Amino acid sequence: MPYTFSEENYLKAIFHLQEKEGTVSTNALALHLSTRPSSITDMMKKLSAKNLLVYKPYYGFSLTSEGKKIALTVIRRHRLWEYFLSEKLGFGWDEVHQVAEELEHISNKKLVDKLDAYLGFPQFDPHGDPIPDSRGKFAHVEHLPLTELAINQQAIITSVVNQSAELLEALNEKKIAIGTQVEVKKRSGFDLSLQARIRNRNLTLTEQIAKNIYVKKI
Amino acid sequence: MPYTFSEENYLKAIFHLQEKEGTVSTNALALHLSTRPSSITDMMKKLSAKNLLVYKPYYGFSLTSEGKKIALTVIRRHRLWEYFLSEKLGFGWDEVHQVAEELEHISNKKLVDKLDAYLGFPQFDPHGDPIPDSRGKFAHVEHLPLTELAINQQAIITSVVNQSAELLEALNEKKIAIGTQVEVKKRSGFDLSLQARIRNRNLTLTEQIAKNIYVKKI
DNA sequence: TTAAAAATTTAGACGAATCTAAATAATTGT
DNA sequence: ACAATTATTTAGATTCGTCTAAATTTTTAA
Repeated sequence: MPYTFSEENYLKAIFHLQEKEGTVSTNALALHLSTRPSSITDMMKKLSAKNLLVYKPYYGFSLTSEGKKIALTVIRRHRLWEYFLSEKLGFGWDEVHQVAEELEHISNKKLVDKLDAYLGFPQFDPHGDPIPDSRGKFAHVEHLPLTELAINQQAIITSVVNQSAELLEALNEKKIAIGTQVEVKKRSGFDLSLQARIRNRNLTLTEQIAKNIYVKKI
Repeated sequence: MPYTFSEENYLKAIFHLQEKEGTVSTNALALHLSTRPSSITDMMKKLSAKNLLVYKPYYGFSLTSEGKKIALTVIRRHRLWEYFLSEKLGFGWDEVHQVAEELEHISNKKLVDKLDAYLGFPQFDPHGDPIPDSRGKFAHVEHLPLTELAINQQAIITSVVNQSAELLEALNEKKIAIGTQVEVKKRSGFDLSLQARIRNRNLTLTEQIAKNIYVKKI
């Protein structure tokens, strides 16, 4: 019942990749975790022996429901701490991810649930990602990448799906945050960059930036 | 510059034993840390190689100023988190120690300093122990064990120097807390237990309990 | 359809932190 | 002062998580 930091990190990473890419390969996971593929194989054996994932050599792996459950509790802790850091301690949204990477491994359930209550049971972390509740359930917001928003359609930014400090700083500079209203005025056929109207000003957003921004039509 | 959880735990334990007993032996440290003496020897070699303590085989060891500095930052983190858990999350004082044992190893300095500011730079943790500031300095309260308080001398409880949940629960039952006013009415010559007047009621305190309670005369 | 490339796994090693059992040093009591 | 006891250290092993290099399997492309 107690899992190591490493095990938790692997489970969390697999969960995220499974969500985003649908499938999880040894190489992709190694890249994501900055380890070597052979380390992945080693850990897959360990986790499958513990029935946290199903692993067939050369054929990939996928979390069992127990594995998913653990991944979700780690993600819950991570996002609750991010919210705490941002809301209570005044950290910037570009800083919280890094610190939460450490805090997320403190597994005391009472701590996490009391923190949740103290924060007022927040539903979303500072990047707009949903925070699972103590049963692992979380709010689902239908949202689409800014790259797919129709021209002249009003929308608000619901989340940014990339925790890199570089991206978040770039967005800070442009005064783009969760909840900011946005409208796409034009999309370039050449480089896929787009002209957006934000806070009554016209901005150019490169495709690389836009595809990390998710919005909800209003 | 980054120390492992283990290294931090050893340094902290040595610091505490050095304070309390003056001297630190391999066996005492092993007992304190619930490890085997041979593990202590191993770690002493490692820490002295890093210049965190001076170690001479068979002659004991003592922290260098760098070792003390690190121990104090760990203690600072521990007590700040204890204060947070008690003050903000509503944990009982008999529960905070355990949880803080995990939180204390998160070493991000900005986190700790922001937490400190958020809490209003508290000077004492829930057990009355002083919290070192970011430079390692802490308030010093002259206090004495309740076992040495003069008869009929009014005093207030300043700290409890034993984090065991059992002791703290016993004190909870008797409604004894930091800040509680106390007066010793009688001391038994037979078992060293004492009759104390607390909150206008007479209580019997065993020597085992009394020696863990520190007070300040008023 | 098969040879080259890419992905994955295996084999063997290493550092960290611990342990047990044996050896050695220090202390104590007579 | 020295034998017995106690404290400490050494030797050697184990588990965890990682690595490199080599082997193997799968995929791809000519």
